[in-house]
Amino acid sequence: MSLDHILLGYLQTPATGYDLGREFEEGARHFWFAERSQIYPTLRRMEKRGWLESHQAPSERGPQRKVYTRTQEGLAELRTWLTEEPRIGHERLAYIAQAAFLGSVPDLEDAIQVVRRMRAVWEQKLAYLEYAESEVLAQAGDWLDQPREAFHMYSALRLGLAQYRAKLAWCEETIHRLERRRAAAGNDATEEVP
Amino acid sequence: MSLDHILLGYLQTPATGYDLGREFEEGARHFWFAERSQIYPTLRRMEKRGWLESHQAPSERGPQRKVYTRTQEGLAELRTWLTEEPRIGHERLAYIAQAAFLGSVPDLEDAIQVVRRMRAVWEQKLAYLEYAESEVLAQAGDWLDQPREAFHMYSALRLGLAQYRAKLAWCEETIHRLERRRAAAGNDATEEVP
DNA sequence: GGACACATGTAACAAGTTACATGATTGG
DNA sequence: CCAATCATGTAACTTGTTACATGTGTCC
Repeated sequence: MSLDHILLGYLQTPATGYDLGREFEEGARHFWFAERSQIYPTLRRMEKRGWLESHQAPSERGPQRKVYTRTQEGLAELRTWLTEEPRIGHERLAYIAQAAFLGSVPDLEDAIQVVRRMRAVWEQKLAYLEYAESEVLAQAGDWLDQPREAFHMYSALRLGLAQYRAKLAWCEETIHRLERRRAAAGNDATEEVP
Repeated sequence: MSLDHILLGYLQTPATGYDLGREFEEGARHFWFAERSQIYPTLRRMEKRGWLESHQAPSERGPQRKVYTRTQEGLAELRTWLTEEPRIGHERLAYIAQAAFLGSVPDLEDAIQVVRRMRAVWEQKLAYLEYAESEVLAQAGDWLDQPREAFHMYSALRLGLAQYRAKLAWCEETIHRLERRRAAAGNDATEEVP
């Protein structure tokens, strides 16, 4: 039940389901995503469990907002989740499967194209995080002095950056090796050597 | 529907649900996981769609095996899935959320301990992949000459290695910075500076 | 005889996705 | 008036998890 705990994390300051949905559309989408149609019932369930409380509040523009506040039980639950164990489980990285089975694509050029398109996607995502980092660094001079909350948020951002950079380095290496393979195959005049 | 396509990828050679389950317990668990209770009905569904065919075969040791074979339609479906688009979507990386919200853990030492435990888990996973790599390299001298299938499998393995190494580098950096923070806080005699 | 690996499944439940319904307010 | 943004939700469906049921053959 990670979504519950991610919502608890963001509810350090009170927010509505709509606000939380925006987090997943922006920064949070780099590690998690949830539709609002999942967020709204989840918040209700969490309130029933006593992790949250809610009250109505007027909106600047639009209908009434249902603002959720984290309770002491909610904070305790979050702390348990955070410290109990590393939340490393069964990740679902379909792109690794795609890379692994690219041998089933007969034309080598098509396979290279797949990796090039992966690179394009990750370059965009990296650019987003790099922009986010530049904003953080502009606001906070020496981030070692920042409050704990900001420190760990930035730390997580750096984890994201490191991972996208590792992916991009792999893309460059892989495209290069595939192109060398293509050149070798081209010299033989045949597409594949059995 | 990634599970379907991962199964199609592994069914380059015929296999049973039990065999495929073992893949997820071993190498495949680094990018995907599925229980056999999910695999068996999925294979049935895929057979109904015409992506697979099955036949009974005796087991060396145990009851009859239901061996699935990939059809031409199955292979075509896999090729479409592989080349259509990069399978980069909404990854669910709960450990990044954990890193991001560590500011909600009041004792800095507990937060450091979380990162140390992440490091321990990823070190184990990296060791597994490094062993797998050593086996691959022992069998195949220059892997550039390997058949396409083996080439891409090894390439995916390198992607996994690169990512665990990036995670571990982040752990080292983060633990180091948190320890410096702790030292600074210790000099003040107070736990947290507001 | 008992533990273990092999082998296939079902049922109930939880989590996540897709499509849709409803309605307020603002800006062009 | 229309489109966009704000705002909350429901229903049907797919995907994934947990717990259990059943039975074979091998090794100690």
